[in-house]
Order: sequence, then structure tokens, then C-alpha cells
Amino acid sequence: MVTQRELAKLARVSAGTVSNVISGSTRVSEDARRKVLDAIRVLKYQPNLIARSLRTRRTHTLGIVVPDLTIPFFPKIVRGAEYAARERGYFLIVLDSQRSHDTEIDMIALLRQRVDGILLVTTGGYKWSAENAAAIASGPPVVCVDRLPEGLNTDSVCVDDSGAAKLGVQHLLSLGHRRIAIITGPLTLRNEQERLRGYRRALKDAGLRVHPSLIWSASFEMEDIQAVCQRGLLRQKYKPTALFATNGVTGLCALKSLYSLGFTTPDSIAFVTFDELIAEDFFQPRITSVVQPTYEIGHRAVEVLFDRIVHRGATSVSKVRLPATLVVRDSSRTHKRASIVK
Amino acid sequence: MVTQRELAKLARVSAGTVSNVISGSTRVSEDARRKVLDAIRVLKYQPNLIARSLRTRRTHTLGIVVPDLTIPFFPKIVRGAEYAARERGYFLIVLDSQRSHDTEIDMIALLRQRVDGILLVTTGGYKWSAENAAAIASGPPVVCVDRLPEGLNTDSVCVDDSGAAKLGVQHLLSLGHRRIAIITGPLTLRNEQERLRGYRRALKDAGLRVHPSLIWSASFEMEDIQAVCQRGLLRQKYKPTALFATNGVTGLCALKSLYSLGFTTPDSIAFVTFDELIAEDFFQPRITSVVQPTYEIGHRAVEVLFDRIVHRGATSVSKVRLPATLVVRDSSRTHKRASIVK
DNA sequence: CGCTCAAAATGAGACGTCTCAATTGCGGAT
DNA sequence: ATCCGCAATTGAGACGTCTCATTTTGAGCG
Repeated sequence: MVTQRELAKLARVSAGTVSNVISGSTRVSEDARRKVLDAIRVLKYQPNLIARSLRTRRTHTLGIVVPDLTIPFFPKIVRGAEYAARERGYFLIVLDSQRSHDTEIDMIALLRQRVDGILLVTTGGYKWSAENAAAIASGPPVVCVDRLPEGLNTDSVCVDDSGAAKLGVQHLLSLGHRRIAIITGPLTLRNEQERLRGYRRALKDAGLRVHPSLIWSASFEMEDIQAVCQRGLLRQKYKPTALFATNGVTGLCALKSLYSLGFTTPDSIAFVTFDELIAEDFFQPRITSVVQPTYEIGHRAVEVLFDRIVHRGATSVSKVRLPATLVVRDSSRTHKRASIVK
Repeated sequence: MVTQRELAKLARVSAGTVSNVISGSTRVSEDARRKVLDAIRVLKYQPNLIARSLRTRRTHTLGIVVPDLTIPFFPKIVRGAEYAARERGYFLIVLDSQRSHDTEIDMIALLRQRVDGILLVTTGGYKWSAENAAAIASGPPVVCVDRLPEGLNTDSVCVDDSGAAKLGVQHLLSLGHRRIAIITGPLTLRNEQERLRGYRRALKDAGLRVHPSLIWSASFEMEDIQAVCQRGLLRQKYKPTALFATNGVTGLCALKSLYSLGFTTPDSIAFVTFDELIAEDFFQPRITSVVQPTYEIGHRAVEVLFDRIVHRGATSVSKVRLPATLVVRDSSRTHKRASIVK
């Protein structure tokens, strides 16, 4: 490995000057600069990042922890983050916590010494212990993405959950639907709470009463979702003409349940879901979705993180909420039965 | 940050002894060990990994580069690799080359100084330049996974492509099918070539002629695949009773094409694909697949990599091929028309 | 009591970089 | 000719760890 010292010898300048040329921190004469750059070329010098990190206490690396890389939503966020990181010459390390809070904590601990900042998509559904929160606070800055943890007050970037849900529900309202059911994931997740809030708000704004029998919640497990749909759909009294799902996993399973119960979209029930379904364009008819700006979320999160790295503790906490967009496809097509309902 | 020097002061031993206790490289008296361990506990010492790396020239970290994290196949491999890495106390860095060979090369360069070994799933479809191959050879050891690059002679771990394809085709043969079409991805990929070879072998072994009009190849683009299926299926003379797809992307698109052309599985055509389709258990009927041992591939690749890290250059190149398994579901159900064909 | 020898402990030095106080060089002003 | 001031350069030292040659310790033995 070629070192700066060797460059110095070849270029006949001091080691300090070589370092100054390379890091560009101090003014260097044109002559010296040229000699050093020549030497770099001749010896094919490459700086030793480890040594540099030891000295500067910077790694020029960011880390991102996600709950499950096999859910397509997360790689999309990773992509946005990676792009933003590379724009600034940073390197991004990806870790998968496998939906385990403990693993998540472990991974953050492992990242601690290797990165200058962390993007965290928590597994969610629990409150952070004071101890773990303190550990976070004492390490490199953390920006929470998508899912906002309880008990952790950091910068965050996520979609405007309630606004996004409202968008989807308003679309159904505009098609004439009045009995719109909602199926959410676990309400221990703040996102899910907010999305439910958006649903309520949309209905209230439209002057409708929010009927409790139209609000369904389930875990992320197929069986659970199926059971909830079955109960909700076969209930006679107040049958929905439309269903809104608050996330992709739930939406996919719900859709499957509808089909297996003999329902079709949009004919027997209109359907809108949060997130692009995994095999989105495979279904006929195609599914209308509230689409999150995944790439922007990742990208923006890195920008917020850089801000924080620079202004360490200075600025107040920033909570960014990005807007979702509605992509209208077939599953919500206006339909005579739906439009009849009043 | 607590340093070993501070530990030494508190424990009233030398810095060298502290280091010996921590790294366990030399024998240390029980007494000294206890004092040091106490000090570690009291001061909450955590070793500085950067400094350690600088000194030892080891990072205790591995890297994996994959073409596209949004294809579920790759995160599964990552998971197996990560597990194996953690078993040995190593850390795994994940990078997404976004299907670009240039990015791939960049990423390997970036990893160079940060990891002790690299797992590479190349984007494929091109030959590695001698220059890039040389760069690889001069860096940390590389193990190629899944896709084997041309022009790069490294250890590798992947599925037994031809055997796996044979497995799928033999299944169709055993159901009585005789006119079995195959649709592959780009034949610039070695995997695809091998899988096609497996198909040929299965037919030959069964004493059947391989009819050229039954061999279809396409890029990974939907339109392309659709066109190929259309041409193959609407061709009158030699219409297949079964279709075998050699990878998940192609399989998914082919299936969609079948449906849009009015075919159904297994009624009008039997269907078997490589890999679990993204929304596998969503389709009715469910799809029969040749399933790769993704987790094992990742896991095993890390083991091979460790071997190489330890025996640096000593052992001969190892080319591991893991067997696939056939998961029979509905799409290949025996069917009267199929069984009639002779 | 002194000697030997192995085990244990020591501490200087190196890994490659950056930083900073100190020094040098040089043109221009006095 | 001398001095000043600024820019450029220098080189020692530190970051925290591990290594290794050297020294110290102490148990065993004559």
C-alpha cells in the first residue's frame, strides 16, 4: 500500500504538504500541488480510509436499518437514500433487522462506530426503553423513517399518513360511495393510527357518520386479515360498498380474502389500498393505490440526516411529512351499485 | 471515549496487558485478567474498531453486492449471508448495484478497504475486462453467487441450474406432457444457458426430440416476454401443453401473458416456473415451482468466503452447486387433455 | 541463598492519516 | 540594508490499537 509518506519522498515535499494537497484544507502552491498529484498518479496512491477515519473520527458512511428487506417498500426507500448519500460522496450500509426490536438495537450498536449517521425504520409496535433511547442519543445522529417509534424523539421523514388516507377515502367518496370500510394493520403502529384518523376526517368532512362496524383492524398475518374481512363482509346490516386498506401487506391479503369470498373489484366492492401491491400490475382489474413517494422519503431522510450531522444538536427536531399521490386504476371504477347507494 | 490506556491506569497494569486480555492473544495471569475486566465494566469500555482495523488490517466485515434489492430473490440470499456472517461475529454490508455493471465495479472499489471479503451477485450479461478482473484479484477475496460472471475465476456458490431445470421438466414429463415449451431469460446469462441445457437433457433422457419451436427466449422486459408467449402459443402446428419458465421474473410475466391470451393453468396449459413468484400464494390455482435454496446459497457463500479469507490463495477454486427442490402446486395438476397427449 | 527458566508483564513503536505550532522564504516597505 | 508580514511549508505528535523484543517476577531446586 502506497502511503502519503512515499508520495512525499517522490514529490520532494513534506508529508504535511501531501496531506494538504489531498485533503485540500490549506493553501498549497501550484508547484507543490502539481508535484504531489504527479506522484499520486505514478504510484497509484489510494488514501487509507481507515487511518483517515481514526484521525478525523468521520467514516464518510451512513447506515440504514430496515425491518424486512423482502418487503419491496423498503428497498425502494433504500434506493432513494443511497442515491442521496452518493450525491455527497457518502457510502450507505444496509441492515435488515428482521422485524426484531432486539436485532434492531444490536444493529444500531454495531453501526455506532462505523457510520456518521443512521436512518432507522423501526419494527415498531413497542415503546423504546429509556436506556435504549439514551444509547441512541449518545451515538451518531438518527433519523427515523416511515415508522415513528414511541419514546424516541429524533428527526423524522415519512409520508403524510392521515392526509394520504384522506386522499384515498375522498376518492371513494367522490365516486359516490357512502359505506366505506377501512382495514388497518396493528393500531400499535402510529402510522396506522394516523391513517385511520385520515379516514375519519374524510368521512366527517363529507358530513358522514363514522360507523364503528366499518372499522376493521388486524395483525399482518394472513389468517387474521382473512377472518376480519370475512366477519366484516358477511355482516348483513351495514355492508360496505368500498374497502380501503391502510398498507400494502394488509391490502394484498384483504384483496385475496375478497376474492376467496366471491367478491370482485370493482363490481361487488370498490377497493383502494395504500402502497403499490407487490404484483400490482398483475391483477385484472388493476388496483387503485395511494402511492407513497418512497424514493423521495429515502432521499429526503438523508438530507435531514446531513443537516443534523452538520448542525449536531443545534437545530430543533425536524419532522418532515411528504405528500402521497393517488393512482386511480380499475378497482375503484365508478359502478352502478356504488353510485346508487345514498 | 474510553481507551485501553485508561483501563490500564485504573487496573494498574500496562497497556500491553490490557490489550492481551482483550484480544486474548497471549497468556495473562488470572489476577490481571480480573482487574482488567473489572475496569472494563466500570468504565464501560468499548474497543475502537477503527483503530483496531488500522492496526490489524482486518475489518471484521463482509460485503455483498446484488443487482436489485427490489427483486425478492436477492434479499433472501442476503438473509442467509447475514446470518452466516453474524454466526462468526462478522458484520455484513449490503449494496445494490441497480443492474449496472459500472456501479457494480464502483461498489467493489468502495468495499475494497472496508471489508475482508465480498459476495458478488453480478448483473451479468457481459464479460469482465481484464483490467477489472485484475482489480478484483488484487483486493479482498470475492465469492460469486447465483450469477457467474464471464472472465472472472473466483469461488462460487449457486444452484445446480441444469439439474434444477431438469427437475421441473421431468415433473411435467411424469404428468404425461410431451410438448413442453421453455421460456428463458437472456441467454447471455450463464444460468439461463444451463437451465436450458437441463431442459434439453430431461427431454433427451425421456427419448424425446427437442423441437426448436418450443424454445423461447426473451429479455426481462414485459413486452418482450409477452410477444414471445403470444408468438409461441398462437402458433398452430406444434402447440405446447406445458410451459416451463427458467426464472421468477420471466415466469411471472409469462403467466400474465398466458392469462391475457385467455389461457388458464393447468386447464389449457400446465405451468411450472423457477423460483417462487412474488405473490406466489395469491394466484388461484397456485403455481408449481422449482425452488432455489436461497437461504442456504447465501449462507454457504459466506462459508466459502471465510475459507478463502483464511486460506488466502492456497486452496483451489471451489464451485459449489446446491440442489433445488420441486414444490408441486396446482398449476401443473394432471389434466385430462395433457394426459391424453402422446 | 543464589541460580535458572518459564511465565507474565512491560512499554516503545507502528499502522496511515491529519493537525497545528513553528519555521522558512520572499516581496515590498522603511 | 533591515525589517515586516504573509503565504507556504515543515515535522512532530496524536488518534487507539496491537505486537514484539525486552524486562521483571517468582517458583523450583541445588
